[in-house]
Amino acid sequence: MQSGMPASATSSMLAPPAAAEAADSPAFSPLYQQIKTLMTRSLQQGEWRPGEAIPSEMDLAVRFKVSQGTVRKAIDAMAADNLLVRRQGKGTFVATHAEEKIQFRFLRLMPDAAELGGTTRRFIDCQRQRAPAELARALNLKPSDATIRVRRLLSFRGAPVVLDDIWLPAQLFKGLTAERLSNYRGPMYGLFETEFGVRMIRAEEKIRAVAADEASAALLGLAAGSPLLSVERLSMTYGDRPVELRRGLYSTAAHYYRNELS
Amino acid sequence: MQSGMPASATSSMLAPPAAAEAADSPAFSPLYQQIKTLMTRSLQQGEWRPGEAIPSEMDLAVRFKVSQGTVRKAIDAMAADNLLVRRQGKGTFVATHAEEKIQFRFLRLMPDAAELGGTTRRFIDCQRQRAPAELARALNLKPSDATIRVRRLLSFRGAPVVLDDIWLPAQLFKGLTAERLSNYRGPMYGLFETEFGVRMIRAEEKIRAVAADEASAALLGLAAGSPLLSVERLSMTYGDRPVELRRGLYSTAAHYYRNELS
DNA sequence: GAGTGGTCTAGACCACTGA
DNA sequence: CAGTGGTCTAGACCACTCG
Repeated sequence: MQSGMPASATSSMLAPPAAAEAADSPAFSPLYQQIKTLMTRSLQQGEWRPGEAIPSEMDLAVRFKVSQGTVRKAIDAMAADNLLVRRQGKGTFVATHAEEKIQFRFLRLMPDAAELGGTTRRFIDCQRQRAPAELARALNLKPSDATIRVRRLLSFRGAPVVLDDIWLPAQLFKGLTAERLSNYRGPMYGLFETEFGVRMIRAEEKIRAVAADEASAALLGLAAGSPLLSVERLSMTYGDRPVELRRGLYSTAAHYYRNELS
Repeated sequence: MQSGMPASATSSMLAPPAAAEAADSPAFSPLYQQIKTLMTRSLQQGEWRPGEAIPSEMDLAVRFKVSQGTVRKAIDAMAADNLLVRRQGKGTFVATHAEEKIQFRFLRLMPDAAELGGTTRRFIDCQRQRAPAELARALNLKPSDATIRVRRLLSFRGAPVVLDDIWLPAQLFKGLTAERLSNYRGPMYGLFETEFGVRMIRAEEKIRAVAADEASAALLGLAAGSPLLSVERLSMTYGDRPVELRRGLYSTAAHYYRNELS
């Protein structure tokens, strides 16, 4: 990270940015990109913990031996990825799910009318089980690996709206029980972060319309066969490593899934 | 936009950035933000047209009497908004729907398996009608204003998958007919752009699960009552002005709506 | 080789926060 | 007030595209 030869520091300290490139590709990586990689590693290794402030731009510039502007560009990129949060006059902080005002960063369901009551969660089930083949593939597990399956019901204003089935690698979530889930105040991903050190960065959802089966309909207080939104979510932690598969059934009688296109 | 007093150019040439602020708010707006507003106006007024290159950063810096870095920051922001597209070594271009390789910028439906055949469109209907109250509200029209209603069916590999109902303000789309829609090659928003000068910038979607009614089911080749994705889209042009309301019914038997969370 | 966007630096000053 | 992030400048050099 020596200055003086600014843009020519080509992958000296850095693995090629993404998928292995063709052999003839120079794989040029700008300095700020390398800084970003190093800083992401600091996040991943817990040097800076969720909610805490990271060192100031000046300090980081000294540490990495680059100009403040270059650090700034790295931080900008990480803030755009929702890894960091900048607050003018205060500092730059590690993003966290634990203190999010809006628990709706990942749950995109909105009420048709203004909501009055609050959210209640009921954990129906929390079991260990071997990973079925399809699940093992999605989470990059061996078929012999154990998983934890959580089933829960979310209600708004007392009315059940979301039925979630959640699968987690048991190895990462040792000791997760329905009781711990119930006792925790705040979003589930906040618990994952503080108790298990697993931070969700990004997720992909596949959305379909399905007919409610008997059991799901009963839990959601609907007639069997009612149309439901099926939301299959694969959540990734650092390095795009998948660590959660979730299948939600959303009742969209009084709510809708909100999405923004641009 | 005088240099020498860089960050103190407080709303001298610029209306307050968003909703009118409380009277005591200074409404400070940085230079690059003002440049962005001016450049957006140039886009809106057609000085730079979709697909064309805009002037180089240096030229713009001279024109606006700021440094290249400030212009760069304005362009960066506009590229993040998908208004412009940067191409290293070539220039910066006005984004366009007309030449998009991926027609799937706004249609987020993906096939479960690799798709073999192509997309076919069938325009079922294209009629003028008065705006119903709810529609008038959504599109900011007077109840007496005329609208055009287009109904079309999208098929992949010959199988019908998407049934769209599209409402447009007649005033903006004078002379739009089913025939013109049918004859146009490429995405619908490309036609809107080249033929009517209406560019879609952004959209909001509300997604629900519904049961297919008789008519929709017949068109989609499904049994009445089959679960369908209902996707209600409000599309905005420059200045966040709503100019299209669309309601799509998606058959999700062999496709899913893809979304990315971060 | 000329022209474009992309990166990096160094230094100045501004806006915001909190002690 | 000191310390933080935010803006702006000026200048250098690099990577890419195309004639």
